[in-house]
Amino acid sequence: MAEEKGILKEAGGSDGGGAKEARGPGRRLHGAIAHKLGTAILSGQYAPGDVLSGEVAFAEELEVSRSAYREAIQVLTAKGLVESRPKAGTRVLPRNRWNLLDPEVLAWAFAGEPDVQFVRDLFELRAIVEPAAARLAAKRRTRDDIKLMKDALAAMRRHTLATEAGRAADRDFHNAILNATRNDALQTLSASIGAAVNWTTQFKQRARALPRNPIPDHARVFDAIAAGDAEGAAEAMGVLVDLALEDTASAMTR
Amino acid sequence: MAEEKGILKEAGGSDGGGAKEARGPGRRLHGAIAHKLGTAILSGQYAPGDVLSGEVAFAEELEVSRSAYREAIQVLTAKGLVESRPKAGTRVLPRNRWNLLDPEVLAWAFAGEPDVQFVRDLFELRAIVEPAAARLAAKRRTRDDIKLMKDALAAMRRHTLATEAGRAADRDFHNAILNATRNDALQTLSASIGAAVNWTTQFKQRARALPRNPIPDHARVFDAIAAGDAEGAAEAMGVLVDLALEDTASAMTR
DNA sequence: ATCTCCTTATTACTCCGACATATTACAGGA
DNA sequence: TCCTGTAATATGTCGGAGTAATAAGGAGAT
Repeated sequence: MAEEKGILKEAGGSDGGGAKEARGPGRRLHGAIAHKLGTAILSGQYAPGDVLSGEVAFAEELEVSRSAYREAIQVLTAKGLVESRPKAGTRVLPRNRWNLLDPEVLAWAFAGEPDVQFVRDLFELRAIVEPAAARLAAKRRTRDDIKLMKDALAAMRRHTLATEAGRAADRDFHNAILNATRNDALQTLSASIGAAVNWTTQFKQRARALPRNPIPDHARVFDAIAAGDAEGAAEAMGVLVDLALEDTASAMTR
Repeated sequence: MAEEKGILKEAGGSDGGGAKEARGPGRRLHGAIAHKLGTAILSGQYAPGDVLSGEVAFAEELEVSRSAYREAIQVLTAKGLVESRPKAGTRVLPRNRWNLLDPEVLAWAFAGEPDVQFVRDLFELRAIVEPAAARLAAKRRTRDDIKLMKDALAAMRRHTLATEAGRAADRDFHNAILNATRNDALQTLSASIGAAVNWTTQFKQRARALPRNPIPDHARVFDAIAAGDAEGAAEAMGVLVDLALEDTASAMTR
């Protein structure tokens, strides 16, 4: 308890260039606090119903000002993780109040060891949304959409999923499809699902070098969408998600 | 510009009990500011790329402290609506960065006259997610789930959708289905979709008294889920969403 | 004339200390 | 036992001061 301090700010102090804490440029202090608390909550370190220490006490423990701490709490509140009330304190909300599809919350969930069941839930959502999105994309895609998908696919071929560039291309591909639906709500999901795909892909790579060549699956989806074959696109995407789930599941249970 | 002030706090000042502003008990000041700015952004009053006035200026204009204003900005930042950087100021992000499925953002979107296209997008999402959810619910529902649905259905029969109690029962029914899927990601969508259903239902009621008796549709879905008929549940839910879209569309275009 | 590097001004960021407000918890009385 | 009023406490709000980061503009070199 008493030695939990100094995580956010310089711990040692005199080492010249080693500022490798959670605070880079572009990462504000309150963002770092929110990240710390967010991962702590998502990892189960604070359970729903738990009451956090008072503002003054907690801010002092973290060695930050009350303002910075409060702003971090506002972020968590905005994402449905906690709720603050005068006199009652700040308590962690039940899990069904959490905005699990918020990209940042998703990142926090995957910061530690991710819950297997939750990964399955995300794939179930992908299996529902992405085939339907592919169906719509096949109907509504423009020439520009097709070009974006083609470029992303080519980039996936060049790099592999083992590289960050390859994963970025993978995300671009899925994003291009969801954007082609011309549906803002689906595009919002795109960011969340894209993040999930990214994390799970990393896990796949962590386990074994290259579980399966993902290009053919993606190419089938692309061909169907480019051809305007709605049902074919939906089916191909369904296969793609199923295979991805299979690979990820085998990578996580070993 | 100069006369935009005094909206958040007491305007007159001497009226004894008339505090009917956007600040009830349980609604903090920074929440009210976030609401005000959020609705302004969602309604297009601030376009993506616009830069807000500086902290000091804007806080002064709103007649609130900088702390409260900053905490409100953190909320908007957490929902992807704005981004703040030193020297550059706080600017509204492009629409594809907005967390449109965040319940609060959704509420802001429906605070004014909602965009017709966006409502169509939401129904398209419902048409994708809810039938699939009904399919899963039919497979996984427990006796408790069935009881919750049955109770909600009964409540819908007693009250009508014209009453708040009736709409709450409608939400409970859909929530019960999504909870029965035992999928946390889908349950998170539940909150968003539930909110959307709520707002659109209000619009339906606004137009004509009772466009259609919704009970038979809901009852069909319930029967199929209770019987464990996955495909039947999916199909019945598809019909329900289609009819709801039809009613809402005709109510909005008149 | 174009580009690079550096200086500078502006803006958000962080901190501090004080007071106001809301809500829980407890004590007292019916 | 239940209700009512009171007091304690944690969050909420405020104002100001100082720091750090960054975009813009200017000096210098190519």
